[in-house]
Amino acid sequence: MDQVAPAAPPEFSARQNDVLEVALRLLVEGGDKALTTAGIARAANCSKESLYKWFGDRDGLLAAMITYQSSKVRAAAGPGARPGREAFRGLLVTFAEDLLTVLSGDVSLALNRLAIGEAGRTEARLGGLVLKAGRRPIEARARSLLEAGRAAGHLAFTDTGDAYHTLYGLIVRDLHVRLLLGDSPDPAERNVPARAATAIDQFLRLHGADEKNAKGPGGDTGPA
Amino acid sequence: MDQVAPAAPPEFSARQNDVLEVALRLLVEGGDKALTTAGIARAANCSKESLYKWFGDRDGLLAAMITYQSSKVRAAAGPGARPGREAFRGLLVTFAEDLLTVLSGDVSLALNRLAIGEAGRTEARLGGLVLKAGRRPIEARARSLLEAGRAAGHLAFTDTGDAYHTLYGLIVRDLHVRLLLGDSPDPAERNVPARAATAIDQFLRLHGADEKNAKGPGGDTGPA
DNA sequence: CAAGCGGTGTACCGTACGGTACGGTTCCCG
DNA sequence: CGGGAACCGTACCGTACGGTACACCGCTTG
Repeated sequence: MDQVAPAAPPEFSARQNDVLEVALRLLVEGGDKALTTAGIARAANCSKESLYKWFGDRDGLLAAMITYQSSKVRAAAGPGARPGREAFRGLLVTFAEDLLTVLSGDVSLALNRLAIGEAGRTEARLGGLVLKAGRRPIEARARSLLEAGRAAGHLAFTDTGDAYHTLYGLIVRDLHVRLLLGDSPDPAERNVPARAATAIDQFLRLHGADEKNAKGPGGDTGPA
Repeated sequence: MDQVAPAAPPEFSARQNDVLEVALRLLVEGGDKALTTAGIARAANCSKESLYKWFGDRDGLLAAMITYQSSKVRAAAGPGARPGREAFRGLLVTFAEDLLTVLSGDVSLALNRLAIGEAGRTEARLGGLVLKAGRRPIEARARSLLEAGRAAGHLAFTDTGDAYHTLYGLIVRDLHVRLLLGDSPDPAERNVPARAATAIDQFLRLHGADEKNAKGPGGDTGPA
């Protein structure tokens, strides 16, 4: 199923990167309706023929935009050594801040809107691409962070994926969907550091292993 | 007739409801690309002229679909009297199950995809309509539920909206966005009752007022 | 210098959609 | 019974988009 591009490195030339940048700008400014091949060619001073030569078709161009953007937002690496408790909490807060910042970004929102709008139709691969190129790296970073925290004795959980989803929910809540729908959240919700700190506090109250929580997190119901 | 809409009563005739039903089916089956006026007219055995007479233009039709669908999913009313602790927990679990069920529904996903895809363009009102007609009633139900729980001494929180957002995040996590992107969650995440129960357990560990949590929830950082 | 390659700009084609107009039919109401 | 309103089915129009073809240009390279 994923034999589409098994070993094709999605590396683009500088010229193509420029074109992708222009396309992203157009998408952010005008939505998917403004993202026409003619419009991109005009704004990027290139020919439509070059667009099709480079990216195949419109969907290939869209996919290239996603991979290009996600390559720019490569998540920072995980922790090297075993951090202390406060340092580990700081790592979690940093992750939360990064997550909120990325998800609130104009380009991220525009690309997610594009992929979501395209999903639901038969054979829409943009959604899967966003999932794979955009979200999986973030999840991988969080998972390694969580497991490092558990190994260092700061966290208690059984299923890493479950803990990650809980962390994600506490950080993001319904903010992402509301932003995708065009809502303008109140200023308190825009305060990324405060929101991140609160979310991590809550997460540590659920899965922290330091204080009295050591008895058992109780966060898992094993339905199988 | 049972609920008096503030400004414009979005009441449609039975025939128009049938048309909206067909349109929703087309949208669910084929995505927004399959939702053409000609297609709706053909599938609903009506004329395009009637569509425009009834709904104005395509956007009016889309808006009618949203209000029609949300009117069908009117959230159940809140609790009447002061429930006991276990009964209140049951109310929370029921709310969580309803929320997960609604958000995972085909029609809800399709309409959210439509509105999200349309958002980002200048003057896109569908997103705001989904927010208003679809999410606000759910939030209102949750808020009244939360405040009833606090009044009954089962919950401790200062800001209702904040508590609601935490509850929402614990219940929904990133499931909604993943579904919107076309992801197929693993079967464990499809187990609505188990997920709801876990989420409510976690929420009560953060905001429950019964046991040792009575000392202080600590869930609020007041930045201002 | 000449050949060739990659790229630009533009013109072009087919298609598909939103929206409108029109003839024919049904059904209600006076 | 007759008039008219609502509506269906379809044909039609303008537009705009994806995708292709082509002529021209500049730069590299032998």
